[in-house]
Amino acid sequence: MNSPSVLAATYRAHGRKLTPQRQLIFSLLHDNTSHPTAETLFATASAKMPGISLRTVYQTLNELAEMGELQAIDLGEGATRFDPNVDDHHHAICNVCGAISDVHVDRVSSLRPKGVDGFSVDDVGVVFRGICAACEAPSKRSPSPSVKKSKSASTPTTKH
Amino acid sequence: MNSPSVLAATYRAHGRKLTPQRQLIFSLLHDNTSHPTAETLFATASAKMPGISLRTVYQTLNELAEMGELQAIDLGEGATRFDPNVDDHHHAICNVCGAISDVHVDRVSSLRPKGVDGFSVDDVGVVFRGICAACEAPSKRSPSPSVKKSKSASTPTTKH
DNA sequence: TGTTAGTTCGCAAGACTTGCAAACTAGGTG
DNA sequence: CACCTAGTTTGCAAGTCTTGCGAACTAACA
Repeated sequence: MNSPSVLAATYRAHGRKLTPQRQLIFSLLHDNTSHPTAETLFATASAKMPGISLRTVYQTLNELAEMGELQAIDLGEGATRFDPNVDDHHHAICNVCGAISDVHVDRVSSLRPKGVDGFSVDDVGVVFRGICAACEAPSKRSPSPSVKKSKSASTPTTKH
Repeated sequence: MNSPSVLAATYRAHGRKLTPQRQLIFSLLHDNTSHPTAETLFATASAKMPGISLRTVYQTLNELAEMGELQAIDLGEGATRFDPNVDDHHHAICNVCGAISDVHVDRVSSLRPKGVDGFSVDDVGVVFRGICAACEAPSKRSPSPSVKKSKSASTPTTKH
């Protein structure tokens, strides 16, 4: 995702206004690698701007996604997650803590779907599921509730 | 997914009863490659057994998924889709008609996530998005509504 | 045939999003 | 700098998908 200042220009170029709410959301997303949900972002935004509406957060996220500044990803856990990283990348999800990490994968473009004739591929997405280093280590930090299709799961924290 | 008769045995082995509703659902899923949603399956089931409850369809699908006889897949279009094919495979989704096809992909197991240290991979999923052969051909069949995050999208039909 | 643990069913409720209409404001104008 | 207006923000209602719950029902076994 572009920097807040660039986004400001982009917004104006699109005939959109630069409101304090939007600016706040831009800044909260910048360099954010936690793959937040709208709700999570709303919580953070509320702390800095009491009164901001969840509706506005949803709206702004959708706008950004529409403009290609943000990637909306749905891992089937109920809520959509937003990723400011729009570079070509994939995801690794920890089955224990639910953390989602951006990862790069080699040779993805050479993968071909076998079993469908004449399917022209536009995009390929790879998702790794497993256990992250932090949860692998049988020591510190409670392995919080196993991540399931459970709605309202614990807020995943992208650890390194 | 196993055949209805095998499932019957599996159910009994799990201390579960073999009801007509379950048997119907088993048969509707057998060799079904349309990746139906619970709602879609409910519609089909209702035709053969008026009165069957959507609640029961959901319940049975969840049981089957729990027992590993069925794979629940969520492509972020609102409803979960169920895939009786539990072999190692991936999916190709048409951006035009929404059809989901099972596909095989070579060398998937050799893919490695770069950017996360110590992440132990349990499972790798690949999703291809593009245009299927039928929609590619600029001729027959209406390219129905472009598939978006739209809830209640047209019922995808896996064409060949 | 009787018993009972496991099921079905319908409805209410919960989670996540979006539609809507009224009140508000960023940004350009004179 | 006050004024205007198209674009925004908000809160709430509503919509979609799925699950919890309790009452009525039934498969499976003695």
